[in-house]
Amino acid sequence: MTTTGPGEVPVEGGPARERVYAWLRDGIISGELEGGRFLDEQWVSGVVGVSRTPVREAFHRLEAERFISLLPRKGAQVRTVTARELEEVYQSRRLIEGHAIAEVCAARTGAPSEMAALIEEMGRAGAARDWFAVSGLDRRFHRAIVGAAGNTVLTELYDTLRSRQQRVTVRALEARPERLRVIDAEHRELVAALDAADTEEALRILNRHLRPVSEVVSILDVD
Amino acid sequence: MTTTGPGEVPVEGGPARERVYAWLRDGIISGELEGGRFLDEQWVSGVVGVSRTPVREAFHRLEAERFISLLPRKGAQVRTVTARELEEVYQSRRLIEGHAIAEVCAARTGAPSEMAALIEEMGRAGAARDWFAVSGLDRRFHRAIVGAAGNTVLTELYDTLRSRQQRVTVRALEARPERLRVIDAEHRELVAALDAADTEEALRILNRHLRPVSEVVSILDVD
DNA sequence: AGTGTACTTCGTGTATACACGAGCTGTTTC
DNA sequence: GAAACAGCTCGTGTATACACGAAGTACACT
Repeated sequence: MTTTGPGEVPVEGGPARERVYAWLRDGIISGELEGGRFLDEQWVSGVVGVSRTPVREAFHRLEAERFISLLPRKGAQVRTVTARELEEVYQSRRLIEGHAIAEVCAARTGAPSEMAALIEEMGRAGAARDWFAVSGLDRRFHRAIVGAAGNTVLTELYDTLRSRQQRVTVRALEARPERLRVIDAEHRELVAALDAADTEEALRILNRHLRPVSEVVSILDVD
Repeated sequence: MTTTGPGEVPVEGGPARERVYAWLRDGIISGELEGGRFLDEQWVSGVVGVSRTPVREAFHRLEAERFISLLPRKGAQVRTVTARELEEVYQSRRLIEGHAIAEVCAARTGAPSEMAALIEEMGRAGAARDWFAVSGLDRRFHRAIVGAAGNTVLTELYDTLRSRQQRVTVRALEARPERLRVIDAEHRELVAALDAADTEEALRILNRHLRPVSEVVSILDVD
């Protein structure tokens, strides 16, 4: 093997393009495929054990989800998340999640039961220092809020937003694992405020929760 | 030819997959490829004059943009826009465009100059009864507002939203061409309010402008 | 006549082969 | 010695060939 890539190849059956897609996506999120790196179709097809065709399909899907850039006649490059892009993602999250919170509180349905379970699971994953799992659960937690608003189009939109951010979350947790305690506490506060249908309080908590962008940027010095 | 598809094949040079993508996308937006219809890889490759490979790539891109559904081992089907989805798209638009308007008014930069030009161009396209062009220009007009807020991530998100809606716009214009006068007037009012940095007024106009969802639904009886 | 089964057909899913262009390297020339 | 050009190499872009599975159909059996 010339270069080192993501760990063991998950042989999990299923369509070849799914295997390639999942392998590349997880590799990028976990950081094993670092930003700026060029991905070679032949190399990927050789490592995963499929032909170039499903690799190309995975590339296009990853490009649509902004994980990589496809340069014509040049190849695929893992995108780097810039500080500016991160700031914009957080701003967009505040807009969409804030809207969802207002909707949920207005409907007085309380926080979806799923959220409490996700908090517990996140605690366990955090204890195991499995930051990849933690970031995935955090993503599901926030998606649950947006999903509770009942607008599936907006939920899908929100989801594409998060896939851009997840790898940053993993890095931030690796660098500052102690922040997980704060995140956990804020998640619980948020559920309580949603159950109480207290819009103002829930929005306050959200903005506090999504505030530490500049901190994240300084930790990781992305761009 | 067994079945009828979009009009003449634009031979415009460039990558084969781009040709296929543009041909299919325009066919769907303009309505020549109606919702629910199954698309056959071989048929498309035969009509456009390329092999199946670029057709498959175009299919995947169109699926990511929600123009078609890719059913495993079944093929590609042109998505139908349901009334519920349309309602959700409009709600999402109100959220994002409303945010952008607030930002633009707060920055007091006035409406981007591009918008006035687009209004004029739209008038000309409307006089020519070119509804496809009108819908594209309307899309650019609204994107200009979102773009003026300066959040490129949010702008991209908004754009994927509009591609879902554009074909509905074309149908609505075909059914009620006289509404173009109202749309034109509201666009001018919106620009004026943005130039005056009058947030409240601009939001009022926006909500009026994006209100007639139920009307659109009843005209087209989508689902 | 109705139902079950096997065959055939068709289309996607994957692999492989070919074409083309960009970039690099070695040589040649000023 | 430096720059320009030619040839080569490598990787993407596209085409084609093969594999597999699902659905429809026809025939046989009950």
